[in-house]
Amino acid sequence: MPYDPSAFPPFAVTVDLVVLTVRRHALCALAVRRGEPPFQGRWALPGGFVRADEDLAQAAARELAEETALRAHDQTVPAPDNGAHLEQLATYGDPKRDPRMRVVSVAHLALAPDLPAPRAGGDASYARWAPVDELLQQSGYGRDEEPVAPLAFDHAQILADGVERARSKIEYSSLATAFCPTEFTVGELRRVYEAVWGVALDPRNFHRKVTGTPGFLVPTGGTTTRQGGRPAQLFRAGGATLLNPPMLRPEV
Amino acid sequence: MPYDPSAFPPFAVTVDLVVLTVRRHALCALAVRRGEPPFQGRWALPGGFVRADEDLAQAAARELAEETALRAHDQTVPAPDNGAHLEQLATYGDPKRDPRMRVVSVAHLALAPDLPAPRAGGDASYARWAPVDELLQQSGYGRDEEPVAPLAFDHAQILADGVERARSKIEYSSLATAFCPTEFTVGELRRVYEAVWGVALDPRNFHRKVTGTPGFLVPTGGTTTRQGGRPAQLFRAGGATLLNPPMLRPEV
DNA sequence: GATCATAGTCGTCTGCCTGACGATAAACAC
DNA sequence: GTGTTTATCGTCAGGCAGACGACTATGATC
Repeated sequence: MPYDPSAFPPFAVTVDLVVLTVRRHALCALAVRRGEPPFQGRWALPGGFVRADEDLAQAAARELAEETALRAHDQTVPAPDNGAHLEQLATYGDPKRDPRMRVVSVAHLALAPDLPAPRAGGDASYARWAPVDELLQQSGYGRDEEPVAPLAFDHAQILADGVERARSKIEYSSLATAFCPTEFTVGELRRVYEAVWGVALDPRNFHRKVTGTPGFLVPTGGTTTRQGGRPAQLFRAGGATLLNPPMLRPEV
Repeated sequence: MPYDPSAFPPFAVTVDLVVLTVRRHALCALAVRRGEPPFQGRWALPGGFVRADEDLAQAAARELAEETALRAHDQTVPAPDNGAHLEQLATYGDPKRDPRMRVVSVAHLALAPDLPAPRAGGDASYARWAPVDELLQQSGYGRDEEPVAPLAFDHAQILADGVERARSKIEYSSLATAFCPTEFTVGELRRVYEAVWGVALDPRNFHRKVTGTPGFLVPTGGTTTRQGGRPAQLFRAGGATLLNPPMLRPEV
């Protein structure tokens, strides 16, 4: 395998982002509208070329910042500030995935707390948070009866892979806290699990489980009633990243 | 982000392989000796350029076949024949990971049963199975007091990531059977877990666990005494790919 | 052939975790 | 105050895992 520079075909390398958050009890992803062919006018995942002097993680963090003003937080560590969790997802390199040329895309997965409207590059209709169910139902209809075209390129596959990664990873890691603000209640954390998994969880058993797992949650001392009802204790994410024993996702 | 062909830097894209097997109670990886600079004479992971018309998985399967004469089996499905399990691992793209040019490597993980000596491209000392402990201890000494140089490029990191993936994945999937021949005994499967995790497992509890998990193992009816002692039942991998509940890796 | 070593297989028991609840507490809306 | 909502504490039964005893069936050794 000689590394003769003339012996290998040139590739374009991009990063694409699956940015997930939980809004109004639904798992949502960031989507941008394509302004040019191919797939002009269709929704796609945010992304862009990796620069010549840039690491893959740097490129993903840069794209994330450009789209959301989120500081990317280095992977594997739960975000202590309001930075998002960012980790590499998978790489997609089908020769025909981009009709114009050979593009290999290194997809990354970002998990963020609920944010204000996405910041667009000056264009209001450029980017939006869309429920993943809506983005993934091919040619289906969204909540307001508007027809939804499939995502551009192979982005539906990438999004599905990212969602599946998030679903399984909150089972055995403390990553669900990345969907929450710095301080949160047990109920808010439970609603994250319910939104991501799409199931209802028993509040009493959930409370016992998460408060009984050492290192998962640390109480801040404060309370809040922002959810209504009895005031709830506020917690911050503890240092533990791996949950042992894991949270159990209920039956299919 | 226009796709102007002059606007993106060209990359070389390679696949590198972490090929794991279990030999003599030790987890081993396939290593090849580099015949040219950089890192000439050092051990490295097998790999090569992705061709212009080739998918990433195809490239990985081709490289695997060239190095080991293993038919690659498509990912997520446990190999029913003697093909190896193959799945994408992660992508490594540090700008300085190859001193000559910008190379992005899509690493793949392959799990194979114990094989005869690796097939080299005519050169006997070209490739070998090496215990991962030996390959990963930087500048350490191998079993026979021979000094071991670190792997070339960032291959130590890639190998470590692959080993960690294998360690965690046999917990909740039936992937450990990919290390076994088509027919195997419960004891042989247990020794796979022991080698990969580096721990001792109770044979009685292990037997109860794996035979009690529906879809994991199907008896073939035959028995064997190739391990000595009382004849053991032979099994084949069942259809189940996900183990629920998972195998529990003992405490650190 | 008796004995031993080696592996495999079946049971038992105990502790822990989970799921399924009941019950109580503390806020807000009327 | 009454009702509603959410949070939090308890209780109980079933299931699974770890620890370990007991028995079986082969080959090796004397």
